[in-house]
Amino acid sequence: MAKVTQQDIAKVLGVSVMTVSNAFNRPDQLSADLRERVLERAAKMGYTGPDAVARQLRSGRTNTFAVVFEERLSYAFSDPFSVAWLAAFSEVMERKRASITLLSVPAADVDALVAIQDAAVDGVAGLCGDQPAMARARERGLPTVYCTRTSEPGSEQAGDYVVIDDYAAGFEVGQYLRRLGHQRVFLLAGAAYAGQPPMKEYHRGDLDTSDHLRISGVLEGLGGAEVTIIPMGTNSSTAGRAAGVAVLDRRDRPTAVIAVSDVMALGFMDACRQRGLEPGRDISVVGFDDLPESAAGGLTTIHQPVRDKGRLAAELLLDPQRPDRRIVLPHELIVRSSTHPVA
Amino acid sequence: MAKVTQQDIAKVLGVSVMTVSNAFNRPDQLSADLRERVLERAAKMGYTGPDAVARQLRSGRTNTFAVVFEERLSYAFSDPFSVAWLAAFSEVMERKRASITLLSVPAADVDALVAIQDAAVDGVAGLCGDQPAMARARERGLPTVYCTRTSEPGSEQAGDYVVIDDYAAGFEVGQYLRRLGHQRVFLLAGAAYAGQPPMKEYHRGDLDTSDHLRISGVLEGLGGAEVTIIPMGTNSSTAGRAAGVAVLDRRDRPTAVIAVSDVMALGFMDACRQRGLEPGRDISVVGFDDLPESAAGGLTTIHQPVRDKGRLAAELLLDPQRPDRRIVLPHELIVRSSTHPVA
DNA sequence: CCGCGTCTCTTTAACGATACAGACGGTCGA
DNA sequence: TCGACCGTCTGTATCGTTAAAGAGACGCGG
Repeated sequence: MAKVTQQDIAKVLGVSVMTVSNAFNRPDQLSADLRERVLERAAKMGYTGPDAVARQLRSGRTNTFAVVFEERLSYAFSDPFSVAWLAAFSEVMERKRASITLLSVPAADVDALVAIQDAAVDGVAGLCGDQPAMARARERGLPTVYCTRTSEPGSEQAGDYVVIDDYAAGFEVGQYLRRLGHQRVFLLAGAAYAGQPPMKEYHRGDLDTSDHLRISGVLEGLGGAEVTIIPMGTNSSTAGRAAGVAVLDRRDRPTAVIAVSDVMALGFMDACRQRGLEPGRDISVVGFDDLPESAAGGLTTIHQPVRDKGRLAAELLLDPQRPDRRIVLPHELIVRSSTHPVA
Repeated sequence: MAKVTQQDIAKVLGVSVMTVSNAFNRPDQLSADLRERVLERAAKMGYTGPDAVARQLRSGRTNTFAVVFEERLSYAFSDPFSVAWLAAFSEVMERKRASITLLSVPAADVDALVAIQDAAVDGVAGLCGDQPAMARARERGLPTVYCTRTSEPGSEQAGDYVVIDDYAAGFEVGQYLRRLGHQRVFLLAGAAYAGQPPMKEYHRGDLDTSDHLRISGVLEGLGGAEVTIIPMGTNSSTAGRAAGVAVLDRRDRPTAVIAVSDVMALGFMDACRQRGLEPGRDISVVGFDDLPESAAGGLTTIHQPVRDKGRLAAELLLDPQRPDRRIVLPHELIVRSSTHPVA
């Protein structure tokens, strides 16, 4: 059987198509009696209600928003930071009866950009930075919001954002460790830098801007301390554990280690304990993000308001009139037991 | 500026609209030269590529699939079982360049069913059972796949599914504990039963079918043992911990506790340890699902192939021709250290 | 020189709905 | 009694695209 349309119903009942449409969407536009007849007839004919796509085309709105990820979607569900953001984002969307489309657009995969092209959405958000997918979305005329600082602050930004001041956060971490007397610090750097050796001199390479800002801030805050940067291929607790191997068995073991994210820092702490080293006594460890598990693990870290990021991103998309569309949220250094002064 | 359409470009170039469309979608249908001109002109005029919605309407496919949840979306991201399923599901979708729309349709909220109506998707899947949202989707003519047994096995099922035999799984658990000599067993039951007192006699109430089947199986497998059912309002580790209070301080403390899910069982084990009771020595604990963390925690449980569930659900949606659309996957009792014979 | 296939491009007709501007009869105040 | 207004319903024009079939030109083999 072919699909039943409003037109079919109209023809059978001898009314106009518009009346059928109104029966479904605007009850006040026709008599209760006729409306009743239309609905009844529609049910009898097996009409399944207005077609979502047709309605979207005509009305120009989809009531759906895309969330883009730079990684595979399974990463989005496994990274605690990403999950927390997504939860906050979805709570707002849910309340407004809007739905969410998940889009995976790996930076490496140019073809994946068509996913942005083909997405029937009213806007695009991402926990990521202002990646090509965002730019593509803006070219399509869609509002975008990203949540990780990508360009240098002050430089001209194209889309809306909700970020923190990663440089200042890094600076606070560096300064804090310097005050504790740390002179030899290792820095576990994020997802770029595949397979490179440790560096004594910082060069940015392909690093994400937010990581770059954190690192620059840390270096500045540390002043003249001796810093070695360990490039990790990926941002995960596995990478953090692997870093244990690269760092803990060295003769010139650092007195403090900073990871650009908590997942890495927590993995690194695992590695420490496996070797009988207690973070906060034998070595200091600092992270960024402040995940729920970081509190339990006693990790000193930069708290970042991830739920606010998610919530505000959703609100910006839902309300295009809202002023203040470029938001820098406050962060905070949370000192816990994983750091200690140098003896 | 108003939106630029293929029609506008066609008019300017003096070609037909179809030619413009073909320039974007079917390069072999026009000369390379003309195609070049069209694309160039389009770019110059600020054309953003074919409109996703219009294309969907015309072609009748959206290349998007909905995932429905009975709970708030934030639950979907926080429950490990749900996350694992989603990851597997999304991997398949991603590979086929299809996208995923998340829909929250709480059973309580009747209005939320319109979300199904308004979703522009080619099919609907869910980790949940065959809830009203699924039925609604089928009324719309959409294929559906659910992954938690809802109707009794053998009864007529309307939609496709990928499930396990929850009754048999429960039976194995019961039988196993009986062999270990357990005579007094408490059963932590799932998300229905809000605020009810423990029961000596099992009555099903509003329980999900899969939980019902598990419990029936357990009871059968346990034979004549004394069983008390503790209704938990929700399925979470918090609920499991709360159960500790309800169970561990009683005079007639059971020798074994079965939870209908691992999250609850793990929470309960926490509560045990907080009271100085070691699971597998002082009390036996069994769960269902076999989460990654269950292995680490030493929890005896029923392994259920959650990734296969997700993967197959996606494959069924993507390939409507595939035979065998009602799948019962194997499960397995995994014995770990949380269970022991009665002294 | 004719017929036929090929390459390009055009024409026509949807896809299924809603916005917008009437039309028509009846009521009501002046 | 007249015009304004209201409640109902209709007709038409899109929304932006693509499917399907057709039309003209050109080359090529017979």
